[in-house]
Amino acid sequence: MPELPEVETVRRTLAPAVGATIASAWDSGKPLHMRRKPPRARLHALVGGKIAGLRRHGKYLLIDIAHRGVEPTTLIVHLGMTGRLLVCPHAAPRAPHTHVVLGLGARDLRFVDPRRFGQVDVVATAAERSHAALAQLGPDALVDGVDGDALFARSRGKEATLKAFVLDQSVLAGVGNIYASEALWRAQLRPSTRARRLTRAQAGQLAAAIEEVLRNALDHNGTSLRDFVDAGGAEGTNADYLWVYGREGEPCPRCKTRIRRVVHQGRATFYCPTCQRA
DNA sequence: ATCACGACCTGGAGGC
DNA sequence: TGCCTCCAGGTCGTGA
Repeated sequence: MPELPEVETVRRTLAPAVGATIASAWDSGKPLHMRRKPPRARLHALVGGKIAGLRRHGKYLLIDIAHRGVEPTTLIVHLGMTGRLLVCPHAAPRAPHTHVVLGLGARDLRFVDPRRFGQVDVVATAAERSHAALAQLGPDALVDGVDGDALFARSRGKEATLKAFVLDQSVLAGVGNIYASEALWRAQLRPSTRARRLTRAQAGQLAAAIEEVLRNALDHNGTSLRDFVDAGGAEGTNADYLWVYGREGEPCPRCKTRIRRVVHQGRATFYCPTCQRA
């Protein structure tokens, strides 16, 4: 579910929680991503701390915790496919698949994730760059922008398809399966084309397309196909504005050819066979 | 080293 | 109604 625009939407809607003091910590004990359980001891060590800021890198949300007399700490959250980060009343019943709850007085910050592909970890802020999840991430597509020349350089010699290239978080952090199809359609590039075939000019078009697609999605508070909601539980409206994703058989918005669906590396890819020629 | 694939999970949708 | 299969916004370890 959550790609960069969705995670950024969560970050923005979480803003009212900044300044709140963590009064309690709870976790389900159930394993999440890579069968790793939430770090119970480190979550409990957050109690007494204050939410000092909210950052994001790619699809990772970084919640900074300030704690008097303790080095600054960061709660790292990845929503996986079905994860939600919700602010709700402390008294609200706990939804099924709730895995982490930080009590903030009258409210709770809750991590809910049915498929348990999400991640929750706690690290010293000073050491976050060496955290396994963050160490390999490329520049953030929104904060750092997308540099066509950098994309061109990274694509040299690559046999991987453009679809895989755009999804590679070490090249660029934030693009997922929906926006990969959308950006390649926008740039009129075929998903199955080898990355090494990209020209410098095409790399520039791809960079611009990625930025446009992500910004548009963010303007609509993200794409809610099934699970995605913001921190207040509201869905995004970007699903109404998708050009090709999920639109197999529908006319291409540019040339009216029927949109095709193929599977690359086990993931659905949507494209127009007529106007995505390169 | 690079690349494609399967595994990790649950739930919803659709066919029978 | 129930059961079955297929599908899903991500990431990682494996083996070719």
